[in-house]
Amino acid sequence: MYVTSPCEVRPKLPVAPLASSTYQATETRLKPGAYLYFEGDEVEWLYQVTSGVLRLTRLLADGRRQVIAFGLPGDTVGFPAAGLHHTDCEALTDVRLQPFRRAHLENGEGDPKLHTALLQAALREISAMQDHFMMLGRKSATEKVASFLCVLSERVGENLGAYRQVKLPMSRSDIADFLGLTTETVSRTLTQLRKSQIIAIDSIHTVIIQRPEALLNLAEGSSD
Amino acid sequence: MYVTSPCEVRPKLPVAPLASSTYQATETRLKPGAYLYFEGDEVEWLYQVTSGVLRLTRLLADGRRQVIAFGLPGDTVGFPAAGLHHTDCEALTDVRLQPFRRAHLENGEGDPKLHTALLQAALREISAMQDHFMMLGRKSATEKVASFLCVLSERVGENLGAYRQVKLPMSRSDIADFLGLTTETVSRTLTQLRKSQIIAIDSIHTVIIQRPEALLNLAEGSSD
DNA sequence: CGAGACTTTGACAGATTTCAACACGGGTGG
DNA sequence: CCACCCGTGTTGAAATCTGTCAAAGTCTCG
Repeated sequence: MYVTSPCEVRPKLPVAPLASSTYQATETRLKPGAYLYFEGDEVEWLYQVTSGVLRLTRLLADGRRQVIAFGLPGDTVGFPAAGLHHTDCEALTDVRLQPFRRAHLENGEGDPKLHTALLQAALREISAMQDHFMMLGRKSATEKVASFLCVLSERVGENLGAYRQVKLPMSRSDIADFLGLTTETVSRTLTQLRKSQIIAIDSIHTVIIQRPEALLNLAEGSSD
Repeated sequence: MYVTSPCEVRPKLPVAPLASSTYQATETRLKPGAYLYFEGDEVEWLYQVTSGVLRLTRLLADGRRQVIAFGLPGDTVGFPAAGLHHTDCEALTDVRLQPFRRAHLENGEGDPKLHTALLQAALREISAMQDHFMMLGRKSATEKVASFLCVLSERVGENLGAYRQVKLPMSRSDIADFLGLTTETVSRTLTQLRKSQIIAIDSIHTVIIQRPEALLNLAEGSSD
């Protein structure tokens, strides 16, 4: 998951499997805190998230960290570059995954449908990452946090009466490292959204969106 | 071109054509200021840059701009998402391009070698963009500008006696919009590098790197 | 040569980070 | 069962970096 412009949120599809399960290996499961792979590992499998949330991170020599992406249901993770993984990947919740052999992406032999589906997933990834550049490079802290909540709401939010409830399985510092902020700024921004009655913070890891249109406005930078 | 960690600069290859010219359409040429495609255009061709520099940009509704990437010799641009271009692409210099039909990427029929080469280019793109996230999200202005110069030096620098000369065909605001800064900050940072004798500014569009190791240190955040 | 765009520089403002203290909450062990 | 503890999150104050606004300088192109 990347932070893409809310305006181009695509129609919500049910999590579309890349291919019928006939051809695939059996489902993989992970417990919270378990790593799926590490940076530098040889890529043998790609994975489509069936349920749960993954966190993809990359480290700088001096310890600075960037959360590259969160893997939400429907996302595909593990694209190789030069045959290797270029991020660490950890489960934040119980996660179910559908593995696909790397070979299905890199040489379509055997299953052209699956090959195409994986390729299209890679191309979607490129486009989504381009959106995310815009966010990292040009948005304010408030816009970033609001955008983040909007995307999460779209992707994994649940209706709760008139409102929408979003679970945040990641820590504040995960969010900060994803958005290019500090934990303090993320915390302050959430507080501010709460005080504006745009969201309510039900528990540390549960946010209720009370005024989605206001949140969307903030995400798009319509001033205050 | 993205700003990738200097430490993982790969061995310098001569600009490798993706495939022998036998199969391809003839070379395309662009003049400075000419657009190769616009956001929203249907993708018919991908292009590998043979010589010159392209600029890929995306606009936010309120006019804020992000330069997504610069297309340097060897780079491949124009990857489709849902069949469409997701950036504008303009030539900054005289540019020569090798076009490849989109179909060669999306269904390898006809030329499996080329299909694989384009796919690998897309996968490299994903990895390089992940590096760029780190840069946008976690680096200071000085680190960004220094990293930018390092990568340009690697990719398109020329030896000039003991030093290395880098042409900057893009404007300061292009650099700013690429790095997530303002033109003023880019300008100030370059001035500061000049005053530290790390670079010399030969002309607005030509920088001479006098102390590459110092520049690399700055890029990696070794304090000062 | 002149006009306009781009770049540089300066002063100032403001957003975000930094540093520090405190609050909260879940888990453990007594 | 309760108290304690430690990691995580929140809040505050000060510092700093970068952005903003304004003006002067420079280059390019007609």
